[in-house]
Parts: sequence; C-alpha cells; structure tokens
Amino acid sequence: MVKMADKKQQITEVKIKAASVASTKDRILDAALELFARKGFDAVSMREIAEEVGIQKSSLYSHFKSKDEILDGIMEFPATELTLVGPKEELDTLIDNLGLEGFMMMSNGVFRDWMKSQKMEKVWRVLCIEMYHNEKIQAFFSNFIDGAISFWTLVFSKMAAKGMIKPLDPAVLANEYFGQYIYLFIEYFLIKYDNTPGSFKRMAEKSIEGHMIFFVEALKK
Amino acid sequence: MVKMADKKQQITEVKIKAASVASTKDRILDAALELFARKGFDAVSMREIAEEVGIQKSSLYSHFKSKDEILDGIMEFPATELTLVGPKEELDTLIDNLGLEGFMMMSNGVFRDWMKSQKMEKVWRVLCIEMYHNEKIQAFFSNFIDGAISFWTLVFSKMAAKGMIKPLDPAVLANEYFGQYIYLFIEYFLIKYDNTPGSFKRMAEKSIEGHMIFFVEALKK
DNA sequence: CCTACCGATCGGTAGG
DNA sequence: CCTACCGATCGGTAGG
Repeated sequence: MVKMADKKQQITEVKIKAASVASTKDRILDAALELFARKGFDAVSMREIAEEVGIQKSSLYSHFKSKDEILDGIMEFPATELTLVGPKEELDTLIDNLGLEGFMMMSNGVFRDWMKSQKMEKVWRVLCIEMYHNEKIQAFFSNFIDGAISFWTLVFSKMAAKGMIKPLDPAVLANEYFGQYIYLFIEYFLIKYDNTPGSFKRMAEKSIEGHMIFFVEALKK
Repeated sequence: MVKMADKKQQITEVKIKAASVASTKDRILDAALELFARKGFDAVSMREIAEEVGIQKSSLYSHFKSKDEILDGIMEFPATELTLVGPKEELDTLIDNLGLEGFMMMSNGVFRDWMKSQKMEKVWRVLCIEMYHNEKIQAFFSNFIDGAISFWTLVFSKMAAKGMIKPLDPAVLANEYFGQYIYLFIEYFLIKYDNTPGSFKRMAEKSIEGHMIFFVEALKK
C-alpha cells in the first residue's frame, strides 16, 4: 500500500515538473549558453556552469560526458532550426511569382524570422566566437556558407536565364549578396556585441535595408 | 692581455649577431606569432614559446612582463604598417585624375601591397582569432572598420558630388564595398585558414576582382 | 545529486 | 639567461 502511494506521488511530481520546470539537462544548456555567449567557451569553467545551475560541478557529468558535449548540445539548436526555416515551395515557382524584388524581400523576411529569438542571438554569438578553434563549429560554418553561396548562385543563374536581371556572373552576385550578411554578423557578434534584447534586430534591419535597395537596383534591367 | 683578446672576440661576435641574427626579443615575437597563428592565444603556453625560441620559460620574462605583452608586441606590427601604406596625395586630386575605375584599382593595389608579406598574413590570422576576447584587438578592429567606412563614405560622397557616379547613398556604398573585404578575411582567416605561403593572395585576387567589376558597374552612370 | 579528491597545466616569481 | 619553485585553476573521476 505504501509503495503504491509512493509511486502515485512520483508520477504526479514528474508531470508537474515536465509542465512547469525545465529539466536539469536543459537548465545546464541554458546556463552554459548564457555564459559561453558572454565570455567564450574557454573562459567558462565547469564550476561556473554548475554554480549558475545551482548544483555541484560533478553532477554536470551525470548529464554530459564532457564540457565539449555541452557545446555539442548547444549547437544542435541552430542545426534543427535551419531545417524548419526556408521556403517550402518550388524555387522556380517562387522566382516567377515574386520577381526579383519580391524574392529578395521574402528572403529577408525568412532571415529575420530565423534570427528573431534571443536564444538564437546567443547561439550565434557562441558560434562566431568559437569558429576558429572548434572543429565542429568550423565545419558548421563552412557548410553554412557553402550552402548559402550555392543556393544564391542557383537563384541568380535562374533569374539570369529567365531574363529577369542583367547578365552578370551568378557566383559573383551570390558573394555580393551573401557577403553583407557575414559582414553584419561579424560586426555585431564579434566586434560590437552587446547583450541587450533585440539589439541585433535593430542593427540588422537598418543595415540590410540599404543593402537590399542597392543590390536590387544594381541587378535590375 | 687575455682580457683584451676576450673583449675583442666579444665585440666581433656582437657585430656578427646584430648583422645576421635577430635579437632574442624579435625571436620571441616571431615564435609567438607563428604559434598564436596556428593555435590561438589561449592554446599556446609560455613554455611552448620558450621551447620554440630555445630558452627557458622564465627567460621570456626578461623581455616581456607577461604573455599579454607579447601579444601587444605583435600588434604593433599592423599598426605601424597601416600608417606607411595608403595614398599620400590629396584625395580630390586622386579622384579627379584616376576616375572611378582607376581609383578603385589603385585602392586594390594598396590593399595587395599591404597584405603581401607572410608575416602580415599571420598577424591577421591572430587578429581575427582573438578579436572577440582581447580588448585591445577588439578596439583595433573597431577603429579599423570605422576608419575604413568613414574613408569610403567620404570618397563616394565626393564622387557623387562631382557627378562621377550614380546618386546613391555614400554610406551604403561604403558598406557594400568594404563589407566584401571583411567577408574575405573571415572566410580565409577563420574558416578556411591554411598555412601555406601565398594562399591568401591567391584566394583574395580571384574574389576581389569579381567584386570590383560588379561594384564599378553598379556605380557607373 | 553529493563530498572529496586527482594529476596536469597554467602564468608568473625568487634568486642567482 | 638559468634552476627551482609557487599558488591557482582546470576538467574529470571514485564512490556513495
């Protein structure tokens, strides 16, 4: 009888926990993300993360085998987000329906949606900070850039084939268009980083608007 | 007599040393630069630097008060180089004489001269790696970017006033032009860094050429 | 999830 | 420029 009561009690607790409080694993990830974004991976110790969570350092190892594994956990976030975002329709249909200006505006909207959460800002800060000395992050960036350049090269070659833009080298156009985003990321996340909510959004909107106007104007026939 | 002979011997040695071998201080700077460029500041220990130079770790402290001071020494290099480079003539005269295309080509030449030494490549690798967590480097970058953007904004507003280019926002043009250089630096020094001599030059020349052609074409009346 | 502990390594110093 | 040493801190583990 006592056993039964205990079990019921446990189940109720588990349910409440799941509904209202993050799991310890998630709390560790959140604390680590906050600290890594502020100080960088190397400058944050396992002791600091544990303190932020409110547990002992050794308890971290019940959830993650190593410090690197915590970083891996953080990196899963943008990877899964990346697949959710992005237009679902066929590319040719989109280009035909939206035209040059409409397509560029739509892409900018996708980018803004993708970056809008504060968590995403922090993840990008960590990615930018650590891109030089963590192999997985370096690979992530390399794929990210290569993928984006391929995508935009394809878009501009389609547009050129359809006679929608001036007959310019699609690969050069991809670099011109996408490079400004990298420039924006570096300036914000590495040089003028400031932890206040929404500050990336504000800076990005001003900067990207001018870029889009110039770029569309340069491609128009 | 023996003393005199010894002294002569010493003097000769010193002269030969000064003429053919770098000072210990310079050898420390060179070794540190090489190691920092390869592994990053934090990942290199004072022991490693000493080993590379061929002296004991404690001897480093006869030349530099701390590890940070070695980094400061390395950073003096681009700072002094920056002042040597750059056109000396009056800006208006240059713009009038060279025209849009000529001015852009001259600037690209200045950039290539500036980056051509292998030492400079290594310095930039260190600067890019450490820009997030060393205050001095962050300030250097911030000034570097702000200075470049101001310069190019001035150039394009002069060109617009002279009727040499389309009447576009000079600040936007400065971002468009200069942003590609930052993109190039990030892609090379942070993501696809490869220590082989001259590899930056090769990559940069291909990438910058396309950029210049597109940019000039977009501004031409 | 805790207490208690580990070896390794760090930047830097004393004193010659 | 050297030998010898320092306290501090690190990531990680044993064992409960």
